[in-house]
Amino acid sequence: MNLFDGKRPLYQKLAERLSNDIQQGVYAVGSLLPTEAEFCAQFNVSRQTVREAIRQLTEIGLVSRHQGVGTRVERSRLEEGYVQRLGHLPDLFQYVKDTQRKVLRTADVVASKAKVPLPGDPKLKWRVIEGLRFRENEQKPIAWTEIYVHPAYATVTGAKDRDRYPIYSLIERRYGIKAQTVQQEIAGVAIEPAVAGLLRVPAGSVGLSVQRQYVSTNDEIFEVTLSIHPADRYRYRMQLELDYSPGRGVPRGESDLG
Amino acid sequence: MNLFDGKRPLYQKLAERLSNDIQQGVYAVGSLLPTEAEFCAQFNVSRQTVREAIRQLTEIGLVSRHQGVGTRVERSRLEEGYVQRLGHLPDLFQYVKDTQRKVLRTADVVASKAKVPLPGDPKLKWRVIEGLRFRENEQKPIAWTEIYVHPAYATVTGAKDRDRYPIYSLIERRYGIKAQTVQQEIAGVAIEPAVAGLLRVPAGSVGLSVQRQYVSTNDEIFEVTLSIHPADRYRYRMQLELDYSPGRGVPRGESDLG
DNA sequence: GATGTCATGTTGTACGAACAAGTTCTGTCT
DNA sequence: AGACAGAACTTGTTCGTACAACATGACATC
Repeated sequence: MNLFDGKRPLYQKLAERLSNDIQQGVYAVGSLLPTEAEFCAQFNVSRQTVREAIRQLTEIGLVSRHQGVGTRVERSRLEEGYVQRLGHLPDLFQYVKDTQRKVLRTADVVASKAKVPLPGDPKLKWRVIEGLRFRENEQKPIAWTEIYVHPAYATVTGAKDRDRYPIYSLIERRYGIKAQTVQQEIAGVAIEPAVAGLLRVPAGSVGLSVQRQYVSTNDEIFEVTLSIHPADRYRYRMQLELDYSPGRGVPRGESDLG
Repeated sequence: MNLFDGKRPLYQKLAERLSNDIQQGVYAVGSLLPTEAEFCAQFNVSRQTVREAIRQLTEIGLVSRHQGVGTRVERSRLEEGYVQRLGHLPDLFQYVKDTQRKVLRTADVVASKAKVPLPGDPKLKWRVIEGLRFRENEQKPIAWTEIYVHPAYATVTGAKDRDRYPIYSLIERRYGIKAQTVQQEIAGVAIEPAVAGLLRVPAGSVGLSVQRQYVSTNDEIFEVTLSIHPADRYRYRMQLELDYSPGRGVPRGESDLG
C-alpha cells in the first residue's frame, strides 16, 4: 500500500484510507480498529503519524478512543446537514435592534385563558406583558406581542430595565436560567379584530404568527411568546448553510396542522 | 509560572493559560502570539506540548496559524449562540416524507413572469414544475408548489425518477452542484383565486408562503421554490439549541417588510 | 462461583531530533 | 526606488524514545 504521492501529508492520506475502509465495512461499526502498533507495522509509518490520522477521525466523529481499550468505530459515514446559526437570541427577533417597544398592559393570566398554549397546571397564573413593536420613526406597528412569564420568574417583569432587555435575558441574569432550547412555530393567521385594531389593519387581514417557547436546561418552559405581524410589514427570513458537524443529534423540524 | 498540578496534562493547562491571556488582552486580537520556540523557553515545556496547546486554541477558533508567519489571535473570546440543525434538505420540507406529490404542469417561464423573483437575466427561461402535495390518504392538498430550475440544469426535470427525489438532489447527482446555502423566506399571504381553487380553499383565505433559493458553492442560484400552504393545514416548526460552536461566521436572519 | 492480584496490552502524555515548506527580511544589483 | 536572490525565521511533518494511565485477561485464593 503506497501512501506517498508527495502532495499531502501521510497522516491525511492515512486518515482518508481508514475513513474509506470504515465506510466500506472493512471495520464494522462498533468494532475495534487495529491497534496503533498494528497500523504502524501495516503501513510502515510512525506512531505519531497513526495517532494524528486517527485523531482526525475522532474529530469528525467516525471513531472514539479509550485508553486501554482501543479505537472503536462509531459510525460508518459522515452525515452532512444544514444548519442555521444565530449569534444570540435577539437575532431570533429579527427586528429587535431597530425597533421600539411599547408596553400596553402587564397582568396575570390563568394559563387556560392564554392566547397560546401554556404548559403545566391550567389554573396557574402566568405574568403576561402585552405590547407593540414599531420601527424607528414609523407610526404603524410591525408586531403585536404577548410575553408570558412563568410565575416563578415573574418578578423580572417589574425590573427597572424591563423594557431595555429581553425578558429571557433578565430571567437568566436574575435566576441563572438559560434557554437551552427555543421552540418556534410560524403560521399564517387572520388577525382578530382586537389585535387588528392595535396593529391598524382591517380585522381579518393576513398576518404571520410566531410562537416561541423558551426551554431551560431542565426541560422547563419558563417563557412563551406570541407575536402577530401584519403580512405586509414583516416576513421571516432565514439562511441555512451546509455543514459537516460531527455526530450530534439532528433535531427534526416538524410540521403540525394544528 | 507553575503549570504542574498533577491532575491535568500540561498542554491543557497551557491552552487554558493562553486562552486566559488572550481573553484578558495580553495578546491583542489581530496580533501574533509569541513563537513556539518562545513559549517553549517561557514555560519550559517541549515544542510538542506547545503545539498541542495551540492546536486546541485553533480548534475553538481563538487563533489561526500560518507556516512562516506565526499564530494570530482571531478573537478574544468564545461566543455561544443558537443553532438549528437539519439532517438533510428534505427535513426542510417538513412534510415530504409522509406526503405525495402530484405534478400539474411542467413549462418554461420567462424569469420576469415568474411568481417569485428569479436572479439574473429577466428574459431567461426557467423550467417550472407546478404541483400539489397531499398527505397520505387525504383529499385536500397541504401545499401548492412551484419549483423553478435554472435552464442550465433543466434536463433533470425530464428524468425518470423526477417525482421520487427532490429536484436539487437530481441536480446534485447529475451536475455535481450542491446547495451550499438555502435562503428561505416565510410570510403570511392571502391565497389568490387560481391557487386557492387548486388547494380547495376560498379565494383570499389565509396561507403561509415559503420561498426558497438554493445557492451553490459558486454563489449561483440554481433552484427557487415557492410553496403556498393553507394556514389551517400547515405550520412551520423549528427548534433551536444552544451551542458553543467555534468561531464560524454567524449569519443573521433578517427581516424584510417586503 | 466470586473476588483479588498481577501481568499484559492499549492508548495518552511529554520529551527530543531532523527536515520540509512557506513567509519575511536583508543585501545586492540595476 | 524597484527587482531579485538568498538567508533567516516560523510553522508543518515525520521520526523516535520513554513513561503514565487505564482496561482486560489470566491466575490464585476463598
